[in-house]
Amino acid sequence: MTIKEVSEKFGITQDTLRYYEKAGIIPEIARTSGGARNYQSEDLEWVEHVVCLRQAGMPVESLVEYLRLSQKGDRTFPERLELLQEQRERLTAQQKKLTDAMNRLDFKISRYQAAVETGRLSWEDEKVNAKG
Amino acid sequence: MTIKEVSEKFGITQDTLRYYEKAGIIPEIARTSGGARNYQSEDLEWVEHVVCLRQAGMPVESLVEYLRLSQKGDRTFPERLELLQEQRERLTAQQKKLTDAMNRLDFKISRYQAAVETGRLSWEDEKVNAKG
DNA sequence: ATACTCCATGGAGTCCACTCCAGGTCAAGA
DNA sequence: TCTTGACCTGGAGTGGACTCCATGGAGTAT
Repeated sequence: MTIKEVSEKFGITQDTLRYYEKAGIIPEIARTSGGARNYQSEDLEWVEHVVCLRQAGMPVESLVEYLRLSQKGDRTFPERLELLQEQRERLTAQQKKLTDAMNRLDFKISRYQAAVETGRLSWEDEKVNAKG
Repeated sequence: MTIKEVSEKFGITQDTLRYYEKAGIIPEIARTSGGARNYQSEDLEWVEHVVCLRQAGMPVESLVEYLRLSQKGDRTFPERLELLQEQRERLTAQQKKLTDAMNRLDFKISRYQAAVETGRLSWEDEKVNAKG
């Protein structure tokens, strides 16, 4: 598969694909006789993985070690497992922040909805007067 | 409340607080006679809000308009409501990416756990051979 | 042979969100 | 009065993650 096809398949630019490779979060891609990258299905799995985790906000740096360990062979299973569990914890933490923020927005939204309907904000009578 | 106290209360630096003010996502803070910032409880509500949303990954730019509208008075309720709903949708989208990534990690983790226990990866026999 | 498109590389540039710094003011305490 | 510590400003610097660019090679169609 060409770099163009892969970039379209995953909705990222060719530059980003080359950057991921140089950064070491996807493997070095085999080349055609002419020197063009020729992605194998195994490579696509890696691309899918990093795109997925990057979109969730996982730092590039956190993904480097995983590729490195994977290429060091089977004896790195325990380390890889630990790494994945660490990454999962990061995401769990992020998820909490996300739901906190959503709860905050929901609360404000519900008040604004009432305000827009009744023409006045429900907390205008309150002592605490932090507008917004 | 001094900038130091506020920074400690919310776990962000004083520089960040000044930056947020200059960026226009918290209001301009009143000063003491000597020129030092003197945060009021209303300001603290704003700080709490932006810290919460920033931690969830909401871009600074997306927060600017909300303060601006809030300072333009009550007739901006509908616009503010719309803005909050937009922000909520952003977070919902981000939440999906997060759960996608977590599912992916969970799947890999469960396979690695089995692998570490049994000494071999469960997908070694499979045709698809994307290691990792 | 020429044109066209795709791809390669190294390196510079961009954007975001801080973060740091120099140089100065201000208030309180020894 | 002198020192100390917190605070101020404007502006430069940083780190992460791309993104863009100039230049040049390869493959295909006319």
